[in-house]
Amino acid sequence: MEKTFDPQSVEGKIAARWEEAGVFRAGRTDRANAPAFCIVIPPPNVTGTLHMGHALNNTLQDILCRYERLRGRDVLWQPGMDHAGIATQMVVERRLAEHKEPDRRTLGREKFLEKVWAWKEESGGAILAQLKRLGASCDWSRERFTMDEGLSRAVVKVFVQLYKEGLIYKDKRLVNWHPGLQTAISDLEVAQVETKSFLWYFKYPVVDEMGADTGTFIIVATTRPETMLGDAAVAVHPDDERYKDLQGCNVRLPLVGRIIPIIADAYSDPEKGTGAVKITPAHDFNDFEVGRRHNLPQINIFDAEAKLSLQENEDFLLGLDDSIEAGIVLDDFEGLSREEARTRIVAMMEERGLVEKIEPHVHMVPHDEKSKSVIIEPFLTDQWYVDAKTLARPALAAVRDGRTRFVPKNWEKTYFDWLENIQPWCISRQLWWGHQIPAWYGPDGHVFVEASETDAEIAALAHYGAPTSLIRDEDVLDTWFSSALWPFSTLGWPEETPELKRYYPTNVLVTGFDIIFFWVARMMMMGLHFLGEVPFRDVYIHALVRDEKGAKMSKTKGNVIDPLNLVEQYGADALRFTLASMAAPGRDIKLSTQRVEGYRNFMTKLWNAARFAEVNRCGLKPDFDPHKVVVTLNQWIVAETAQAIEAIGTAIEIYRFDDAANAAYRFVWNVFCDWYLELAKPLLQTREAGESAENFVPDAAASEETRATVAYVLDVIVRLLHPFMPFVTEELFAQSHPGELLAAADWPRLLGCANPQAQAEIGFLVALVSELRSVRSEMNVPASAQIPLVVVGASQEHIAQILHSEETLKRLARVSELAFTTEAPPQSVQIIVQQTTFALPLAGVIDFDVEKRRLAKEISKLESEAQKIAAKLDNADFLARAPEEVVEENRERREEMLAKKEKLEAALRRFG
RNA sequence: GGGCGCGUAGCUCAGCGGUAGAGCACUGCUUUCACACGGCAGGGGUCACAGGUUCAAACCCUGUCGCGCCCA
Repeated sequence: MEKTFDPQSVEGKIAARWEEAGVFRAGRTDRANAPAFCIVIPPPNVTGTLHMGHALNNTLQDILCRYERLRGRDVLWQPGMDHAGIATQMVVERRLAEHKEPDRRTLGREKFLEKVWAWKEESGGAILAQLKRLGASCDWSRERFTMDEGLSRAVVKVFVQLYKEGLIYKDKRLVNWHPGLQTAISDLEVAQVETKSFLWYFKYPVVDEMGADTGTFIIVATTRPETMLGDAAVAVHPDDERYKDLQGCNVRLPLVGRIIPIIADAYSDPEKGTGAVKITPAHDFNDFEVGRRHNLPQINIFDAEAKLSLQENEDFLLGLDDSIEAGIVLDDFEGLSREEARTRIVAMMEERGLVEKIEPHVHMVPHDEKSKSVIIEPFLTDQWYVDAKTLARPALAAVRDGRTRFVPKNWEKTYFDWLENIQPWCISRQLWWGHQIPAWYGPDGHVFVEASETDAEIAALAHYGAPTSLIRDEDVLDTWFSSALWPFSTLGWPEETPELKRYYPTNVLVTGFDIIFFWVARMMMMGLHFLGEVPFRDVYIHALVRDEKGAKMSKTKGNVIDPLNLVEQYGADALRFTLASMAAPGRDIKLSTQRVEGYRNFMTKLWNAARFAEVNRCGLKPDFDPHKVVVTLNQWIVAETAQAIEAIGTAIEIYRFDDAANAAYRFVWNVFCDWYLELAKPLLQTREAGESAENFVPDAAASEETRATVAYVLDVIVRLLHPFMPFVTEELFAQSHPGELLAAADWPRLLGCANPQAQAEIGFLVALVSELRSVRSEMNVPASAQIPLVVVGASQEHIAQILHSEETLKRLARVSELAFTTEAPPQSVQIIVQQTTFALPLAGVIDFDVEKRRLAKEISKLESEAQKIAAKLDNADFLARAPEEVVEENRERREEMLAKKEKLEAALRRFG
């Protein structure tokens, strides 16, 4: 074996072996009767590349899947991607521009979609290859894409059914409009960005019933002067005494000339601005509601690019007289951007003396979530909506009554809050890439929602009584509409497939909290509605991987660490282990490469333990029974191994990946390597030619058993670590099981191996060696010096144990010879281990003043500890109220400390 | 403004009623035949602060300060 494991050269080969053997395939015939375990991957974007969040997310899923596969379950980890409507369309449009090809509109819909598919085949889905490099054990043969035929069928069926159930409808409402892309976007794709701006105070002239100026003004404060062209009212709070008299009066909207009312509505906040606020129902979500309450007109002053559009704008022109001002506005403002319009309007208002004041003001402005550069415009359009409120009810109930469980539990609060306040879900997008809405319109605008054009024509025939030509709705559906079906559409729904039957509901969805709204809630709604059953039993919410300041990693911020760089540098196993060990619930991960390096070292440690086993010819024995080992050391490690198996398995099952990883780490390094292998060395050692046989060659049976035990425990370790470090463990497994694959092997089982006696004996030995090393170091005994050890007045048990491990003790503590007495030799350094005194006769070697100081320090430490305990034990309340075992424990500790202290004091006295 | 969470060793973080922990970094010793990506030993903490509950608080409660995230 090489001195270190080289991930670079091995990972690819191992991945290929997994792939060839098809070990990740669900539905293995030998597991037909095994319980199923299923996870659907949260589908990454087809445009996406692997970032740290994916690395964490998929590492955790892979740990679960590999663990359950080893445990014998029939595992389906369903991979795939979503089509990312907006992102993909943008990518392809950008590429067309870069290659100086005709743009989308010139190409036309059909040709453009061909380009998108071509792009998808060629460069889409890079992320899946990257997941494979991480070792993700998905069933790659079942890869799905939201635009696949089957999944598209599911989308159509869901749309049609929800429409017929009245849960999908068309409505004219305000949406978040992206003027650049000219499409509606979800409110989840809008980021409110704090922006420094101004509050403009405009004077609106109050008019009488005849429309003549009264000479008074009402002053409104606004953050968006340009929308005043679409004002439909001025609102004041009903209880606001300042404006009591003006309620019900009208004002003449400056520049436009429209007569609009002063209305009373509690939306107006008397504390803000002047307490009077202009109402623009077509360009503000709150104003929209106010407008509905007061039956105000909705005057949309922008076009799809958010440029002023007033000429031929019926809503705007309605009721306007031919005032000169309106004429200027109509002609000069046409086509102005929002920013230009703002400047012009403020200037015109100032010219007319209608600006009271302008104050600096910080407020939130809606931006597009991805680029954070485009300002989103609330825009009045016809769109398709899902009645999310109705679908949310069962989704809420399912979590409330525990059919689906959040881990950690507190995330359910986020889920509840969102679903309880859910708004109608706008699902139509003015894009071409996506599932085109299955709705057809007749000449009179009557809509037919059917699964196919033929069905729509049949419906039209019935409706009109004659064949009628129909036009299909051009819009496509929100990508999340299809992602919401993912847990069952990928399993073949709407067909009643065996997979659907076997794997739905899935066991767990693993995702980040930022996705609770996007996926979890919507998958819950759709799963419950269409299958009558939750899509997953557990929702494990993991941390976000952040940068060192705790900010989200993002491309625009440039603070991303590329996981693949780390994979190249340290290996996929090291990265995976790092992420797992840091996946503690409730805290975000701040990743440091040092940590990854540390786990790379761990991998090397494991590798070298295996190398040690190889050098010492520790081969697996087929008939080896860990329950039957007779050497104490072996009994001990078997007991420890059983504990480790238990601890790691349990931790994975309760999603404590950090505990599982850390338990494995400690067991391998601090138990197996640091102690077991070191203690086993004398037992493994064979006599070199010419070397004295005396005391040195262990008996052959013990040696044989130890070899077998080393091999056995190492084999267990490799299995235990496999979910975390699949590559290095697979490579090590290949050495002991040629031709087999660890990924398809079994999780270790080891029960009934507790051995208190062996654990006590090895515990004593470990404590003794540690103490001896410690005192040697403190006394500056040269590391290479072999010194005699005198055991003073030990119990029969301790004497037996010491003799039992004599060689080991000599080796690990560098002891030259052992002696047993009842009296400590003069001029010796003394330590107390489990009530037995050990003396190192070091006269002439060490400085006794140092020893005296050491003893004094130790004594005073014991004294203060003992005092603390004494204070407790002297407290009547403590004795009366603390549990008996706690009291007893403290008594014992005090006794031990006092006894030890006495012995040390005796040792100190001997130095005079 | 509402919600969630965090302040524990120089750094990154576990622990969440009963003897303060890990990894990394640091210091000393160590190239002894698995591993220097190693071994051995060691230093380092009024567990943010102030009250309270309790026989007992890093841990539970209240408040304060600081920090982060989500939603408005």
